[in-house]
Amino acid sequence: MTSPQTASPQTAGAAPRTTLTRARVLESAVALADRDGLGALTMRSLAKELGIEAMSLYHHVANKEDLLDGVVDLVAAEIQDAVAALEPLPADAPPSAWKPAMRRQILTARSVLLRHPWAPTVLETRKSFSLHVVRYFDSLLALMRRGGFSYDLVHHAMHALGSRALGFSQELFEPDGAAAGSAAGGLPEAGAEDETVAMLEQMAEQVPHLVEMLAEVAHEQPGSTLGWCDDQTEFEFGLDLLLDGLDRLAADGRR
Amino acid sequence: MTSPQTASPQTAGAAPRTTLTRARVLESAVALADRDGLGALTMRSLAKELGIEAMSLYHHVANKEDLLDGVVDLVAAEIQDAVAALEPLPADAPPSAWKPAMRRQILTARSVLLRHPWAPTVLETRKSFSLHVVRYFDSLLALMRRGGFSYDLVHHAMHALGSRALGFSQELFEPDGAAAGSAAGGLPEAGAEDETVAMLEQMAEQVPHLVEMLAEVAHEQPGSTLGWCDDQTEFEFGLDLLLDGLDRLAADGRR
DNA sequence: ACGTAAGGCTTACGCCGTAAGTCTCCTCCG
DNA sequence: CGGAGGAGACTTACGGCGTAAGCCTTACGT
Repeated sequence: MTSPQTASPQTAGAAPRTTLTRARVLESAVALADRDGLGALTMRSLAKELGIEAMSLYHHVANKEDLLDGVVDLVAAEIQDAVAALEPLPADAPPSAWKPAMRRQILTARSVLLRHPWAPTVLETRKSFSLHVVRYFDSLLALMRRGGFSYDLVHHAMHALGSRALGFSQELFEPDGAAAGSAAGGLPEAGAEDETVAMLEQMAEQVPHLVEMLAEVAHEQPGSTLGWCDDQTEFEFGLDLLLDGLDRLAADGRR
Repeated sequence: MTSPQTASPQTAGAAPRTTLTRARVLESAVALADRDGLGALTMRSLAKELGIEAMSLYHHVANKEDLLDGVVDLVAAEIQDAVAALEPLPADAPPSAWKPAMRRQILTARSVLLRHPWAPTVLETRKSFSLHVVRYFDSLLALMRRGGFSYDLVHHAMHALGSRALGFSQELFEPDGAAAGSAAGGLPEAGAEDETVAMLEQMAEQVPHLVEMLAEVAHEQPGSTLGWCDDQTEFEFGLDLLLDGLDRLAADGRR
């Protein structure tokens, strides 16, 4: 793997070291977190794991946030691989096939996350989604579209499922914080959100359904550019979905 | 509020300072987190807020974890107060009244949490629930029981609602981590879990439904003392509840 | 009146992330 | 083939964190 094979005996002539790449750093970080927990993942301990000094890591990651971004992306890629290995829906499947297919994808994602129990926590703290995560979401949207969902319903559905869609049960879309913070505003504000928009548009072909949904949902709500949805409405939608379902089960019991 | 009213002029004769109590420390911590965010809540900054030195805080809280425990408890108490202010269910309400009543409680809890956006994050990291949180849960259980739920269904329901029951959308019961860790075991193991059991039994009269539910659910699952439930089963239960509900909505659209 | 302990303060330690600077090769170009 | 340049390691150091350990004052109970 070294560029030429002159392994550079160095002073003492230790192993070639394979020169260390960002990929190797991220893989080590995942392994370390898997083994010793998220708390054990520090720049110093990761460096020790790799046999280098802490500061050397900064040649491959910008800072710790970037490291965590990369680590999440790696796990998301693992999920995507697992999902891609499933049999695809046959082209002539009926609309109702969306449900078992989606169930399978979500449980597959979950099986991967069970190997990285710390990942949800990290995922939650990211400011923007990794490409792999977004693509995975897009595949779920595609399934719902085939089930005959309007984009509006798809949108509510993603909120209701929340992070369950990724195989665990924490909320990905920020719980309340940021939305509450910018609730007063409403217009562009030219901040990091614009970058998000630009990024999304740029990967339009990679995540067609997502982009289309955003376009549709965005312009039917007057005040919101990407703020982006009414958290209260979404919360109540998901809540009612659950309460209604539970009530049905309870009513069966009462009968 | 000082024991006698001799306000102790001290050396320079500043304000009486009301002597500082655990309650005042916790209230300040909540205020600080509300104002500057969770990241700004450090022992040093909290001390500065109170006009004392960091180490002095340790006379009122055991350590930072204990501080956070207390802060969560304070927020939970605020939720309980808000819920208690709602009109109680009339004694002759029909079973079906559980649903709107529960909805109201949950949305009330949410309205409190919107004032403390950092609280869910902290709540999630607690090792055990505060008394106020547990009592709030018990009140939800009580409503479901009046709706004719079996304890088994109540149990599934709490998992499915997850932290939505507290007004936000993150999972309270640990996502996967601890359960996966002790999956191999199964029997008592005489660790912190025993303390939890003892504590729960001790407050049996404060949270009757919860205790009863635990008793019932526990002995019908062979391998688990308080490990405590099959996460996979609960995950699938909640997932199916949502998928079924969504499918119903989508089918309406298709029609 | 005095012992005592509650509740402040000071100092110091070992972690953390990371800014800044240095040294040592490898690679590429003339 | 020789020297420039840069990539990628290392060293040192800083400020912030939680908190262990110890000191000093003050107020209260006896």
